[in-house]
Amino acid sequence: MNDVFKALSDPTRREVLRLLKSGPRSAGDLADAFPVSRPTMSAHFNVLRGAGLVSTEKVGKSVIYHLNVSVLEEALLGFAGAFGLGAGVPPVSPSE
Amino acid sequence: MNDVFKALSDPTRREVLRLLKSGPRSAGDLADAFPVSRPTMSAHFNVLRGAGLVSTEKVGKSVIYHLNVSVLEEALLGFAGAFGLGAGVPPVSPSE
DNA sequence: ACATCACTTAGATGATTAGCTAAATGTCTT
DNA sequence: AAGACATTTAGCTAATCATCTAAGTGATGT
Repeated sequence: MNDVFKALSDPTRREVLRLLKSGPRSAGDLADAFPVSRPTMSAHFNVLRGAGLVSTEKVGKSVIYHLNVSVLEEALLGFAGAFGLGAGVPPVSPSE
Repeated sequence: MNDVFKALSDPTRREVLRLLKSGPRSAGDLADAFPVSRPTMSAHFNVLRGAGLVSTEKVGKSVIYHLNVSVLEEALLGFAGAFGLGAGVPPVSPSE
């Protein structure tokens, strides 16, 4: 879960996730949306994959990236839930 | 908002927030809960304050840290909401 | 006034990170 | 087999980061 927050700490990576929200995309397609080199984007993809936030599928010459919403949900809402935020499992009630 | 995610990327800082959830605490009191030096903790506090996640109040010799839940909520649920997670404002419906 | 306590700032160090170019890998097409 | 294409790996650099010790600041108590 630390890996997830580490991955989310970079704006480029958060934006990649947002792009992936609308559906799977190839590495090159994703890379075109950012003003950095492809190798740099590849490194970002590695971080996202390491955190389990995306999965890959090889199709011909391309590598297709898929968003793993469940991992994002578990980390984000899990943490938020500990603060009584969102729809997470309610923590210890304040009066206890 | 980038500052918030940057702040959340460190486990020590996330734990500080969790400790603060039960109520305000002094810097030293918080520092005692971690195996690092006070100056290091002070640096972590600075990051949290810079992100707006905590506020300080000086009481005598002590500095009391307060959690700013609203900032955490806005960043966390705002981002999660963009993915249709949690109780955030629903994004574009999937069928559109 | 002086010592003490609580905390922060200064300054240094080693590790990690995001970025680059160049080269390697793997897949398709001809 | 050769070339083109998509992506990753290798190797480098500059910047940022977490950590430390030592010194500074500011409030309290004697």
